[in-house]
Amino acid sequence: MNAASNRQHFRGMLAGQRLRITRQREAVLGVLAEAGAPLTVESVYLKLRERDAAICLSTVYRILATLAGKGLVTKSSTPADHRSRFALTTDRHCHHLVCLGCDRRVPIADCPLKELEQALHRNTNFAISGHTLEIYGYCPACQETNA
Amino acid sequence: MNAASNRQHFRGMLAGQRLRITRQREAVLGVLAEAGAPLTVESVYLKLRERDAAICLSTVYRILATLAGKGLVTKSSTPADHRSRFALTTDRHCHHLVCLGCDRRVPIADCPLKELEQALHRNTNFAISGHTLEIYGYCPACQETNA
DNA sequence: GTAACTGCAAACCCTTTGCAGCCCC
DNA sequence: GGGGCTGCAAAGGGTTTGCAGTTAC
Repeated sequence: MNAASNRQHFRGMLAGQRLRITRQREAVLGVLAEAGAPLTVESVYLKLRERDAAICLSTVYRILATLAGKGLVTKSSTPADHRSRFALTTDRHCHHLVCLGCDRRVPIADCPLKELEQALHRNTNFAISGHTLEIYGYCPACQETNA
Repeated sequence: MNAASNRQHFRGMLAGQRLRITRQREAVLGVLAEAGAPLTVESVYLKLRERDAAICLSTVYRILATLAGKGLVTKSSTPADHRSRFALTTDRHCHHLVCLGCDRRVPIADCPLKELEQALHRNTNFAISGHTLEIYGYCPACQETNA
């Protein structure tokens, strides 16, 4: 997808949720689209500053909270790191294998929890709305470094 | 287990890790033992105050950090809540079904991830050190309240 | 024009830390 | 007695908020 069509896509996403199209919101969506993986609020902010986008950190927070509320981005949090991370919401539900050394993230193809959730609903009558799953460890490169 | 034997047990846990036995540490262990589920630092602190135990919040933080370092308690963090929680370390590895309405936590018997972790290790050569899994939704009572 | 949005700075919550005094060993 | 532990208060990091000015519609 090129820059121009990306931009059209972002505008459609915002308009579809009755959100105003602002330079800042487009820029945040652009950074998340390029990243592909969940980013901390601070790194979104820093990437924007690198590309000379004038924006305030609290605005990044507000934009991400708004977009998360509309479901356009998804918030996640890592153990061993108290900062929130955000990524564009994808249709595909997916988890990550996270390296505790270098923060590299490898997507995991399947979600093994659908059956478990159905069983839990039957057993407990909870209305299950979601789950978090993250597997962490050290990638081959970081294992060598720390050895 | 009655109060006296609990107390003996706590002393053994502390001494076994070469930690000094203090009134505050015994009290923190007592609160966690009664709770059974992971507690926030603040709720540990409040429960101690309720029972007239003179203790400072930062001491609770320090005690829990120390005990977690020795493996006597286990730290966990919930999505949708940036606060850490602590529970007595149990032999049994276990996850929870959490109610987003009232914070009630129901333990889930099995961990469905052992096989997945082994497969991931084979495929990626990551040294896998752990995972987080939490399933959330609304318990029957909260479903009625919000209906 | 007007409501939504942004920038700025201050406030907020959770957590950590420096230091002086206390208490377990 | 001495070092580990605690209380207190202040600082730290991430996040939220009040308000005035700006901008999209």
